Amino acid sequence: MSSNAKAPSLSERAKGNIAAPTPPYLNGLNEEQADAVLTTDGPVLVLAGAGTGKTRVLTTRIGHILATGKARPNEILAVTFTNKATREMKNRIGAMIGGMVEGMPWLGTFHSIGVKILRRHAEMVDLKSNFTILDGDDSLRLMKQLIKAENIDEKRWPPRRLATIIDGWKNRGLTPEKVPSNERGIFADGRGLSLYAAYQKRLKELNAVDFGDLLLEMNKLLADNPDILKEYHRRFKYILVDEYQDTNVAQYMWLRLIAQGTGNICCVGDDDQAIYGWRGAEVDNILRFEKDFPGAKTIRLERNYRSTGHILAAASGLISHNEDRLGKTLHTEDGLGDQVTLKGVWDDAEEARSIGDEIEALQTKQHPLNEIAILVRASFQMRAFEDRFVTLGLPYRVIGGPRFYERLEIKDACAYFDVVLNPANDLKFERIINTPKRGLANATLEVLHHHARSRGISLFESAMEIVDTEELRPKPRGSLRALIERFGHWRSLVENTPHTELAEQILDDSGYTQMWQKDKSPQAQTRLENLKELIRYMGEFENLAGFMEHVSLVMDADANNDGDRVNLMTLHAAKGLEFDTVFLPGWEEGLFPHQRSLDEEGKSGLEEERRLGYVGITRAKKKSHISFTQNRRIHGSWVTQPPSRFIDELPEKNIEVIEQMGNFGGYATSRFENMPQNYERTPKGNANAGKNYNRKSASNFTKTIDAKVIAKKTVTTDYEVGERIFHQKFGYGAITNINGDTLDIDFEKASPKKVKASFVERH
DNA sequence: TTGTTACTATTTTTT
DNA sequence: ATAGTAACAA
Repeated sequence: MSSNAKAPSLSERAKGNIAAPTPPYLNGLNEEQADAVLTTDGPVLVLAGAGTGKTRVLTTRIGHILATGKARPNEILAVTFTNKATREMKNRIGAMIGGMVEGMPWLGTFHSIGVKILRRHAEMVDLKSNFTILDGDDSLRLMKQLIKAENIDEKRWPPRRLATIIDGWKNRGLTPEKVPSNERGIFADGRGLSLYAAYQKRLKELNAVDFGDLLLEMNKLLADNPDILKEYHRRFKYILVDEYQDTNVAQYMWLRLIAQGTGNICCVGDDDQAIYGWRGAEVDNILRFEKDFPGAKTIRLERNYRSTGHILAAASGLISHNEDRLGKTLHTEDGLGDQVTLKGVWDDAEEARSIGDEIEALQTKQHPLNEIAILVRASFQMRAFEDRFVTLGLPYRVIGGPRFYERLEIKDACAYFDVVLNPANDLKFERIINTPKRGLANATLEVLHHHARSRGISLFESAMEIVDTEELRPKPRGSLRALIERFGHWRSLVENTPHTELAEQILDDSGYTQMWQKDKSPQAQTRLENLKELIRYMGEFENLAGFMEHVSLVMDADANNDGDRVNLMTLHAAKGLEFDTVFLPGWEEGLFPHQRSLDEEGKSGLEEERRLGYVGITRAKKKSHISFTQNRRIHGSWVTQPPSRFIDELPEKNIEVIEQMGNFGGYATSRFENMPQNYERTPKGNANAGKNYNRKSASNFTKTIDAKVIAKKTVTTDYEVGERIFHQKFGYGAITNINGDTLDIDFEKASPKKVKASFVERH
């Protein structure tokens, strides 16, 4: 520019060198991305389509703020939606900045950040700072108790439903007083609201919060205490929000409160990927952004770096059928690549077989399995694939399946730890008071409850009192006393015993470990291993309390998942991930779009389903395979359903239809194995037909859901038909049939039964 | 009090 | 088909 006119001075020339070089972290960003990174101040909304480098922008932005010294790591609030996303961010920032990540204490999910803040000011919202966090299970149990106490028929008014209703209210930021009058009549003839109030009261008594409260109480805290709010305004110089389209009203209110400080808030999201409406997410938040944050700058990222042309076009074509969207036009500079394939098959087994074959073919072509994903609408669809992969010996992992900490044994163990740390935790105490069996069942519990309620004390305290009275019969009384004493003992060890050691001792002492050791069921072994894993994982934390904090919110240790494996997950779990090859099975009316979303949400439900399809297709970098079945088993009976309406919404030129022999895909090849099933579809014949079929195709592997166990010890039974065996309970008998580890046995002194192989001995 | 059996309702997605 | 619950027997 002007410096060309006259010769620059030495200092100017040298200065040029300072100003000019772009920081290395900006390299490779396109114009919009760079804009999103560099516009640090004021409200910014980044509309980032699928595969446009959203996470990269977010992390680079943080890196930029840190590198330029605009804020220190602990002055940045970065909120994500899932733990997975948090981890990913930490890793990426770590790679960019190097190590500093631990210094970013305010990078986390809404919930984990909520806990952190609430612990500091617990007393302001009527809690003690060691409050416990209830998971869905706990809160459901609590609601059940309340419903029972009100003498409401559990059958007619299932606790589940109440849980959903209350959760919905909480998601919308509604405390009991704020629930609009037209919704008060809901549940059990208008008692829903009072149950909600009772539930909240009970939570306070228990010094506990549920997930929803983490947001709700948070808002109460900040709204009612301007000085505290100011403190956080000062603290957070920059706010970043990931997956903004998934925020619900409560989260939105919270963000708005906090952002009133500096106003430096940057939200990244994609309205076309809003798939959590059922959970209270409000796409509206993204639409309202410019209104609520005046002077907001909106930046659109529309260049897709992930998928090839056909895939992107197919996805765009599909999503264009939605009416409620901000509208983005994604483009790619990659080639067209391959078309999206479309295939119809006979039933779900055939679908699994077909996809399994295809994956095997890919495998021989050196396609890494890690780069292959199967994305299903509902988790029950996974079973067919798991079955098939086990037979093929194809390694796979389930992402987002039952989480580690949701397993029975883990929850039981944690309940023990919880009660040791906090005897007033009634729900946990109740959970384990009779696990393992100690003769302390309903009757005893009833007495305890009664006493606790009348005296206004916790179950544990009332147990201590009752043990010294005549109220219980000697047997349970002794048993209860022993339990209490043991808890006292453990509690005395908390201070000076290494926590992993203590944990082990608790599990052994209580007889919990023994309970599983005695258990002969095939899962018992895995359970024990999980417990070991739990203790091992615990070692990574400083103390028991620190560990427990993580368990409730953050923990998902997936063991045994390394190596090259096919990924199996729901469409919801797939958001944010990408794979070379993606299979999208089950595109049928009723399943996808899901019937329920149509029934309950009408058009907006349908649009959300369509976005789910969009998310699915755009996960693929190179290949997308859509398939649908003609027949599917739902609620145990066979249903024939038409292909998904979404299929015909796909642009024809981007789709390659896979034709097969016969007039319906896959029929010719699958007929042989499926015929019997079809012929014997009478109500009672059905069960047997299914079994026969299974035996034929699946020879000697079990059909248990816990396929991971099987994968390890492939064949568990080496019994033979006709062999004579002994069973602890039923005595001697002969094997008439074998199905995996389930044996059909004709007992000499009892009626024929199906028995797990682990329960019998050779004779 | 525990264990068994019979029955019923339930099947989306999750922090 | 399955899980979870309620009713019943030992």
